[in-house]
Amino acid sequence: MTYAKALHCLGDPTRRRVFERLRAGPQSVGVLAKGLPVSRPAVSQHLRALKDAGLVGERSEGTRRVYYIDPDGLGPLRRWLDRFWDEALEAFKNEVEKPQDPGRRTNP
Amino acid sequence: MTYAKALHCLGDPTRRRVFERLRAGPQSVGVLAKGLPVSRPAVSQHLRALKDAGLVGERSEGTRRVYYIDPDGLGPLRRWLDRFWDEALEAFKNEVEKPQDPGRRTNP
DNA sequence: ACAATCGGTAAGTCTGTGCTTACCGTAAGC
DNA sequence: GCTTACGGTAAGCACAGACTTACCGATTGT
Repeated sequence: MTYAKALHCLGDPTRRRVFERLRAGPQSVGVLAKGLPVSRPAVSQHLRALKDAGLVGERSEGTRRVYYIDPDGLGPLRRWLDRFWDEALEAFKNEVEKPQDPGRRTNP
Repeated sequence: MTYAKALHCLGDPTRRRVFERLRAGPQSVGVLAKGLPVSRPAVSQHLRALKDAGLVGERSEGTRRVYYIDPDGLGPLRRWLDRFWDEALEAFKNEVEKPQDPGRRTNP
């Protein structure tokens, strides 16, 4: 069920930008916020959400906090997507392969 | 950029339930709504959003409209995720492989 | 033609939440 | 010990958007 949190998190544009920015490598909150059109507290709150979703990790370096992408964080979402993809394709294939179900009534 | 729409769409729990329900196969709006805790117009609106995001398709069967999962709809999201996954892993690896950058100053 | 079903749309409400300012704790440098 | 930088948290505001009811058009069957 943890993929739901990930989806909800990445659904927000700003939060997604924060996340994508971290792709370049670990960064502190201040640096992160300076490159975004929102205030530092906003970024801080987004980072908290991302952390709750397991998408990012955090470590202290002196007075600053460095956030980084958790390499396992996207795992659940990826697996969900893959399973969904497969099942949807199969359902789609089945749908095409039974063009005329004998018992079916379109317009009785 | 179309992955953004998909993420935003699937970020909403109800919309995700609608989408997941379609995984079983094409269904009409009424049937779809009967299995959910929200009204039919709500489902209709969610379906519209899903359609705008390219996640579902729609066809008319007499007076009812049957919605189905667009097998290509998740493509962009999947590709984005895969690329992201790879880049994040690489960045993570690079980070581990340079434990002591000579020019780096942690505490000057 | 009429009645009934299905479903999209409009209008309005209300909760969730993204953002800001202000404040405070903590760690580092003088 | 004092000052400064960094960043998390609280309180409050404002807007997006999820949901409902009411209405209407379209299609089907008698």
